[in-house]
Amino acid sequence: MLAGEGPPPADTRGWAAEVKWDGMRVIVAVAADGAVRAFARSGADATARYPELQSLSRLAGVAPVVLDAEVVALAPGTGIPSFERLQQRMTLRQPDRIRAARARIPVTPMVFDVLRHRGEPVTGRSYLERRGLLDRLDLPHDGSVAAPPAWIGADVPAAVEWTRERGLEGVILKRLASVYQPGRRSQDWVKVKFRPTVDVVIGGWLADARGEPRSLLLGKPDGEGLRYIGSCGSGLSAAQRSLLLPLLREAAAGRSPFTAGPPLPVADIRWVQPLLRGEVQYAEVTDAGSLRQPAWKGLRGLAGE
DNA sequence: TTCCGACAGTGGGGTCGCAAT
DNA sequence: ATTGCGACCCCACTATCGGAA
Repeated sequence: MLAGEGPPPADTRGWAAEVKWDGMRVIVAVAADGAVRAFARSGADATARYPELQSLSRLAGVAPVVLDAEVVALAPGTGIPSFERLQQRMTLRQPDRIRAARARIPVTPMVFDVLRHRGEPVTGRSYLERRGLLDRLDLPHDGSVAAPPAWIGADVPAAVEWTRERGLEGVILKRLASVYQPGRRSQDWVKVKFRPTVDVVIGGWLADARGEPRSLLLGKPDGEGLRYIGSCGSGLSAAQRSLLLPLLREAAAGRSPFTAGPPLPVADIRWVQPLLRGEVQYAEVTDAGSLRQPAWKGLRGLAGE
């Protein structure tokens, strides 16, 4: 089940709030013999990637049991998930490397729903009932997994503030009376994200087959130079592309305006003078200094204005 | 008739593994 | 030994189409 997106409901009675964890979604199945298997959203078997999940074999007493969870890698000392750290764990398949990496980068499965319990599907039961089932599970207490709290009803607004202040990615609001709809995106779950925006300067662009901008190379003024902070193609509608094209052509330049930053794309870049300002929304800044999940929000004028 | 949900296709950062160099 | 590229991971967003309201 996936969440829809939108403003939080005005009246949060009848709703619950949970932290939106930035990680990898997994469905975990525990069999009666204690065997634990995990599956990614694509359906791919993710069991070998996360040995931490094996501690869930202690749920064999209520097996077959199926859980919904988000695997996260917490940045040390903060309690904030770091997607970059998680990526370093995702594709480590060899057993020896898993063991080595596990010591370096622990991950925590955040269990937030129960889909099957004692072999019986419980997706048709309400969120509140399933949450009760989850709270009564005999989860390990060694820190290998966690079932983060849910705020109910009147506590929802405070939960939103608490989550925002801590720098977490957002919250998921869930209708207390809703059932679990596997594979569906439903408005019974509403995702509220706290995404920052940044003012950027366009320093170049990549053309699509028709010669219109496919993506923009973005920079941020940095001392006396322009620091490259990544490319952005998401959010460029047909209207935005045709609006940008003449401006980009007019600002065409012979060489790169960028003076610092992570590596530029290798494909043929069309440079422009750093004149056009815009606004971009993003998830976070990577260690290399690039924007993750950048989305174009529109032109904001000319540089220097 | 209009609107919504599902789907496919575009774009991003990043990692890994493999083939070509 | 180094590179380039595709396959995976996460995802945002646009455009399209068919069916429900």
